[in-house]
Amino acid sequence: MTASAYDTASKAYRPSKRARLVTWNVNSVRARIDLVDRFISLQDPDILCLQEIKVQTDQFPRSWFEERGYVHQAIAGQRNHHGVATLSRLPLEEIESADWCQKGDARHIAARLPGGVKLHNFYVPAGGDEPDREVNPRFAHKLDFLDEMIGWSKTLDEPSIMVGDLNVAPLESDVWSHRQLLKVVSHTPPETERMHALQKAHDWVDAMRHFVADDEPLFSWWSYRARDWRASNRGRRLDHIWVSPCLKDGLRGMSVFDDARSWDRPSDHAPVIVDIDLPLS
DNA sequence: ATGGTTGGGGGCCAA
Repeated sequence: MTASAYDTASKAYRPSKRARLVTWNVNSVRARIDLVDRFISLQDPDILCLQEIKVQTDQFPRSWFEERGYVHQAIAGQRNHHGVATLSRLPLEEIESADWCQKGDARHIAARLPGGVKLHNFYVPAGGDEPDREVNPRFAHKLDFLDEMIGWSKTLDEPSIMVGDLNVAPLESDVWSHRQLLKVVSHTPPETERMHALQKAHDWVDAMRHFVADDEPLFSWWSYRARDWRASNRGRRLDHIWVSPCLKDGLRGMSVFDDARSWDRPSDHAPVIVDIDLPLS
């Protein structure tokens, strides 16, 4: 499907392609394959960025996705934990996976889309429980990872999209209670300050907040531990889609598909959907 | 203040 997007800089209509882009921490792609199937049927994404696939690269269900039209695949998996995968109907080129913090973790996969936009899919470390880098190496790793992302963002010189489970809820309205979560990993000042610095490092546009005001609660994750996640609604916005400033005018819509959180044996994360007109030239 | 749930993998850990 092609569309036209008005480019405010050049005052011209430029050819573009409308794409539905999704980021979803599935918490094991094999355990959740029926939910992925249902989600694909209902929402028809063009590009599906998964995190926590929890499978080695060579055991990823490639043919399952190929049968559903996602013939272009960029996968970085590892045994047990982590792992990211980008499944696409659009061609993926220049696939690369960087080794962040030299840990050898599968937490990043990048690919170039038609038209030249680079798509980065991240799974940022969760950071453990104790928000003190001196006593908790997991938290130190998370802060170091975010610092590395800030430095990397400053060097970006191409139209880019960054999606994934960033494991930080940056704004007060990204958590159910700002006051009660200030000392809870995912919303502590060292994390939210880094998210702000990360945003500034490339002038990233938060595609979710482009459609929802900053003071309006917006969540993508609800703990498994709540008796009734929807009734208590103690959510956090840990999943994000950020785009380069030059792509901002292409943003067409956004939703958090929280229906999937209430399905049988769900992930604790809901898919985040963004519709965007990608430049074709 | 505490505990609540889940998946992977192989006997608890990370989330």
